[in-house]
Amino acid sequence: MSADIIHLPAISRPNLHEQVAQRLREMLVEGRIAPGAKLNERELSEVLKVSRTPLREAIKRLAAEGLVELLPNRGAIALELSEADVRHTFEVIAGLEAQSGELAAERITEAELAEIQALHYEMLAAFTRRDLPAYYRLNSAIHAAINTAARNPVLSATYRQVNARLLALRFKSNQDEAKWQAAMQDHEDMITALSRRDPAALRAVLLAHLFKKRDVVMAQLAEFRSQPLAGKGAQA
Amino acid sequence: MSADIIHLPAISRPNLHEQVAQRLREMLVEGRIAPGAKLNERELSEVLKVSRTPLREAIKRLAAEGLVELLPNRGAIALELSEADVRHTFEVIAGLEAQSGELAAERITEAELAEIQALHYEMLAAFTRRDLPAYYRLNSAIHAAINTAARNPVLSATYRQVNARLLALRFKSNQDEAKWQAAMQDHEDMITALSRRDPAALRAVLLAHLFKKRDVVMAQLAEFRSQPLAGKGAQA
DNA sequence: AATTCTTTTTTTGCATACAAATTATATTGT
DNA sequence: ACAATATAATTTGTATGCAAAAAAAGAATT
Repeated sequence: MSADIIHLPAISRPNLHEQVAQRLREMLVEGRIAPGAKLNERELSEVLKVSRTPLREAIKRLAAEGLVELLPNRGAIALELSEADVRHTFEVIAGLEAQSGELAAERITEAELAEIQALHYEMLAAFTRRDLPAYYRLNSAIHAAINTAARNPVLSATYRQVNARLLALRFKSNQDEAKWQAAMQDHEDMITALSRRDPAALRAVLLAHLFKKRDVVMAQLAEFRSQPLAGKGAQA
Repeated sequence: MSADIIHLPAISRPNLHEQVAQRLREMLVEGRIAPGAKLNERELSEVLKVSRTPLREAIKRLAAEGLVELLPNRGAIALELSEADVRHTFEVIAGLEAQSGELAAERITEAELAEIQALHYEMLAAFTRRDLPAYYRLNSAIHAAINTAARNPVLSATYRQVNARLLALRFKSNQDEAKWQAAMQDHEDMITALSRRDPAALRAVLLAHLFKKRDVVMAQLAEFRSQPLAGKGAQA
């Protein structure tokens, strides 16, 4: 009678090391642990109220994800991206996103397309109000939706992992009006290419879009780094 | 076994957990731990002669790399790829390799090109002798050389990580004479595109090449899996 | 005999303890 | 005062121990 035993992945009540990894990711992205800062195990274990064992396991995970660097016998430091690193990472991100777009253009359903359209209109609203936080949220949602429409979990996971390294930069770009408008136009072109199911066109739009974004980020980064208002160091 | 020249300031005397991770990777790739098999911590710690602490840290790392899957309160199992997984993974690999090729065509030096040419001739020799191991070694070396010529460490690392998941399949493909010849022709075309510094051409060749390889691997996989000669389970 | 419930055993998860290495501080000599 | 060296303190790395969960084995009921 039991018949089909569906072996659910089981509601993931995450283990401690899993939760710790998640918390550390947040701290890294939010800048609570600054790039280059040391991850002191005793300190962190006190803050997070766990022993060093699960903490260390979490750190090893983050190292594999490229969010921290492991120095033998000297612990871990938060990832610090050089300009070259940022450039290289954007190059990979662009390739992954372009591929996502290609696949999405081939595989997207009408419903998914409609939802992306809707998100796009919301984004237009945010743009009109110059509501930057909403714009970022919707931008992110649209790219995620394209990723989903590509129907390749390996691609999505790879994208997420590489992109995570950039999140700690916390770039607040597109404050330049002209660039922001250009970005909106890019998004318009994306929708067009998607609705036409034109992989090559979407690929081209996404590549161009990402390279513009890269330039904006790197320019901001260079500017920011030239003024040493707040240097290294992190508080816990 | 080509040298990964790591230019670290400190000589990497890897920590125990690092060594353990490397050993586990080998065991997974070599099939000494079969796909789907459980990684028993006590057992492995006895075999590797380390305590469970560094072993567990290594396993967490492999989980982030996608080589093992973590089941809450039930430990880890070796990655088991469904046909869809293999398809998705090849899709990503193809994209990454195509991008590598594009960049390499733009950035390769004369010396690097000459070296790849040399490797290609060696591979022709191996093909003529039908020396499959040598062929694989050289094939791998050529793709690695293209990767290096792309001058993007993030891309290389991403490629390695995703590709590692496929290594455990241990496909012995190209036993089909016609397919093997086609692969050789592809390589010929790669060299041509590279020497012409033609990114689009190299991209196209690599995409086609990878998709052929995917088809071969998936056909072999389907065949292999239809005969349950040796099922699950692993010995340590 | 099969199924459910108990009990036992095994295994994972986490915390603590100790050793080795690194970093900081103090001391000595010039 | 400064450099070099020795000593102490901190921090990382590994092993061990204990608790909780899961798996296995056994007993009881239908």
